[in-house]
Amino acid sequence: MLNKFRRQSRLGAAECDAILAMPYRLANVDRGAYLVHEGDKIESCCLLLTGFAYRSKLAGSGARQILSIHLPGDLVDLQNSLLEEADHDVQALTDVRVALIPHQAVLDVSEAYPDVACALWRDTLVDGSIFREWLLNVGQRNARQRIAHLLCELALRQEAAGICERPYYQWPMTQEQIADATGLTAVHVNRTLQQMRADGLISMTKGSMQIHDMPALRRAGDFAEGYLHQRARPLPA
Amino acid sequence: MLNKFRRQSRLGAAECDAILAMPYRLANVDRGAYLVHEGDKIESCCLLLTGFAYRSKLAGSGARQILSIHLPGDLVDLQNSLLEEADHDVQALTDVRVALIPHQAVLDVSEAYPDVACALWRDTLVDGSIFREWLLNVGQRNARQRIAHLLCELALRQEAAGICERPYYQWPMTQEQIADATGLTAVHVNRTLQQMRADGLISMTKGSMQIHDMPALRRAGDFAEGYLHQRARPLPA
DNA sequence: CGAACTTTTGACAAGCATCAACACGTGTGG
DNA sequence: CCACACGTGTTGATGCTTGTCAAAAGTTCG
Repeated sequence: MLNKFRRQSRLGAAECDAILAMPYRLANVDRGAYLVHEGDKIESCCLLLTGFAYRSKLAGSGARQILSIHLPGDLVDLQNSLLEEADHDVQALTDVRVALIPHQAVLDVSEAYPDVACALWRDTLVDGSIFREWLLNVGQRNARQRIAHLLCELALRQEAAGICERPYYQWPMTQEQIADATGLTAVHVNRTLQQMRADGLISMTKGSMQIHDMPALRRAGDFAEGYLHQRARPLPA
Repeated sequence: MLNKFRRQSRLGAAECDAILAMPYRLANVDRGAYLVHEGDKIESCCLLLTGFAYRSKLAGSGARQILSIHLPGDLVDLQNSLLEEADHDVQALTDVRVALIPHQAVLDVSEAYPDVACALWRDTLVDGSIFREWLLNVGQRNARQRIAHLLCELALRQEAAGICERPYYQWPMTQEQIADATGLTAVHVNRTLQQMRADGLISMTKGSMQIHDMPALRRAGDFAEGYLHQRARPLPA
């Protein structure tokens, strides 16, 4: 049920059993609540079961940068299993259900099964690839491109996770959160979105988004999906 | 000689021997030349022995974002050992000397020694942490802060690597490269640097930089070094 | 029904980009 | 050895993209 997402790497039956055998604790977290605070020393990492979450960092000025968005199936703060303390926050974007897995369990399993270690390492590498693309997005593209790019990314990742029906996607972010993710202000995001709607690219209603013209949206967002490193579609278990 | 940098993780003698036993090929690369092209399928990763390198990505418009700077001792494109093809370029910032190590050797050693796998994974995690800070930098800080932050980072990393003598640092980047790293234009970088020099923070000459007032520079750059995850100074072997 | 968010609108300001030109140093070839 | 091209740094004029501030309209929810 909860490890379908790891089809990205080839894992044998023993590895899967070991993963499923890891101890965990279920938790529900309300929208907006923190899963991790910057500076915390954490003992477990969390697997998103339902709902969306995001990672963010604060500048000294108080400005917030959203670093990544996570959807069901994502292992959110793997990075803290080896680093001493969290270097950023993790918050629930919607009401969320998570499985908390002790780091020690993760390390034990990955020590026993090199293929698991490999899979986790790969996950971290893909994570890094997405950061690089975001850096390019925020550093070099204009407002319209940045937003379109974000929309494309979340659409494709929802498709890969099988949690949407084609032209309709879940849209958990407020305009202010889009602003923090793209390095813009909420006001400017609002105006840019209006323009995109006027151009017939998308339409949005509370909590959901419809993409009218995916090829055009990709062009508008200078979007090339390679950086997501999605392999062939998840094998139908 | 070339693995002092891995003191970050605790590795036993056997692990170190295994690392040193990995096959490699030495190469010299001229300033500006590519070590890796986006889209390449690569069979080896490179350890920087001398000189500086950087990773970058191009937007559709042709704009370039510099993603990270690497100095001697850095394992530059570890990420490609598990991913299919490179999602970005790697170029020499100065004339450079590298050791090319086949990916298969890296994978073999990390399979045989879980501690090595762990160390590499950790390296990847720190890499990711630096990307997150850069994203914050480019997304939320103004020109002066961005540049000061970059200066601080490279200064601290040079200190950690022991390749500088305190107020003097190596400075391999042109103003245009600073611009590409910070999401600004070369003209604006020029003006901002002039201001910083006028304020007595730094001075720069061909290839080197002097930091006159480190605390002030840190303040100017909103710099907090935690994200570098540097542990206690490398044990004096 | 009222409080708290979120989206929307307008007027205005500013940071940074753009374009173009020039200065300076370096290496190269005639 | 000089002329020259080339890369890099510098300067000025101008203006667009985006930010700021403020307030109103719409939405959600207890």
